[in-house]
Amino acid sequence: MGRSPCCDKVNLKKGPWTVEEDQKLLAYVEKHGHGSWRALPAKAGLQRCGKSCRLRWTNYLRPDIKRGEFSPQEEKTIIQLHALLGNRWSAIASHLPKRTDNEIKNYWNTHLKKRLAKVGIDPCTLKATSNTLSSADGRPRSAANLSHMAQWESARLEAEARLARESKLRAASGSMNLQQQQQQMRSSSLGEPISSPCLDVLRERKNTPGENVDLESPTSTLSFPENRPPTTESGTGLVDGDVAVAPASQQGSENSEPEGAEWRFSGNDTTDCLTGFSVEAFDGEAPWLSEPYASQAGCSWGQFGAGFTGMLLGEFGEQKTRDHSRDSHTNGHETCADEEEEEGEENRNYWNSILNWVNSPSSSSSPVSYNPD
DNA sequence: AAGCCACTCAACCGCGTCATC
DNA sequence: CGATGACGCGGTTGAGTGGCT
Repeated sequence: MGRSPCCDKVNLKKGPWTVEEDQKLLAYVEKHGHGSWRALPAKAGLQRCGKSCRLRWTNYLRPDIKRGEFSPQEEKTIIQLHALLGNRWSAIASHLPKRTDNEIKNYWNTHLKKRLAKVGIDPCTLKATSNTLSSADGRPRSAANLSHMAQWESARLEAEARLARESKLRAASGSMNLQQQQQQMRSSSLGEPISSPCLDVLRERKNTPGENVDLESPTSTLSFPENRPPTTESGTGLVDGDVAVAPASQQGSENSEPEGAEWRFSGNDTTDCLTGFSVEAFDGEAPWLSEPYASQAGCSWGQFGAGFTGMLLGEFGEQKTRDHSRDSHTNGHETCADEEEEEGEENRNYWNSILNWVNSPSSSSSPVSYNPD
C-alpha cells in the first residue's frame, strides 16, 4: 500500500555515499531540517532518493551518534533487551540513545549471536542448547518466564513513544499548526537537534589528532568523537517523563487479555520501585499513566517508568571486564588450545552470569504477574 | 604475489503503518 | 471510506577488507 517507487527511478544514484554528498546532505539538514525526505534530494542537490538520504542521515551523519566498539554495558543491554523484545531493533536502540538500530542489528548478527551460539546458548530464547551452561542452582533454563516481562516492556515502549509525541504536541500546540507539529514530532523522534552544528561532524573528523582522515574513502566512512554529551541522562536511554504502562492488551495491541484483567507486581526486590505495586482493573484512561500511581509505587515519576528498565539494565550482577574474544590473543606463550579453553571459560562465565540474572527469582519471577479474573 | 575465504557493515529492498486527500 | 503518499522498520545484500594458504 502506498509504496514509494524509490530508487527505481532513473538517474538516481545508489551505493556508497561520497564525501561531497555527505556534505550536501549535512549542510541542507543543518540549514533547513530534513522536512520531507521525499523532497529533500532535489532541494539539496542530491541525485539520491529520499529514502537513501534519510538512511544516510539517521544511520551515519546524525551528530548524536556514538560510533566504535560497544561497551560491555551496551552489550548486556542489547542481550537483555533482545531477550525481551526480539528483533525490535528500533525499540532496543531507544535504550541505547547514541546507537542506531542498524548498528545494533549488525552488531547482534555479526558478534553477539555468534558468541552466544559458540557457548551453547540459543540466541533467540537464551536457552542453553547444550549442557555447556548450567545455572548456579541447577534449575533448568527457560525463557518462558520472560514472557510477561517482554509484554510489559513492549507495551511500555509503545506508550513511551506515544506519550512523548502527545506531550510535544501539547507543548507546541500554542504556536504551531498541525503540519509544523508533526514535523517537529518526526524530528524529535529521531533525536535530531535541528539547529545542531551538523557540519562540525566533518570538521571534527578532519581536526581529530591521530585520526586517519580518509575523506576519499569510497564509503565516505566518517568516525565521530565518542565524547559528545549524551542526549539523554542515563545509560538506560530513558528520559524524564518515562512512564510505566498497561499490558499490551490494554494498549490496543494484538494481545487479547480478558477485559478487567489485573496486572500485579509480585517481585520481592525492594530496590525496584515497581515492587509491591498493584494495578487494578480500570476503565478508560490507563491509570498507570498518571502520576498518583507512581507515588503509590513509592517512587518518583521518573523512577516509576525507569524502574523496570533500570532493573533490567542496572541491577545486573557482575561486570564483565571485556569480551576477550577480540583482544585476548596477546600472549604468545599460550597454546591455542589453552587460549581457546580460557576464552571459552570466560565466555561461559559471562553468559552464565547473564542467564543467571535473566532467570534469577528476584528479577525474572516476573515483576508483573498476570491474574485473569 | 596471488588467490581464496570469512567477516564486517553501509546501504538497499520490501513491507507495514499512519496521515492525508 | 478507499486510494494514495510518505515514513519507519527489519531483513538482506554486496563491496571492502584482512587473514590464511
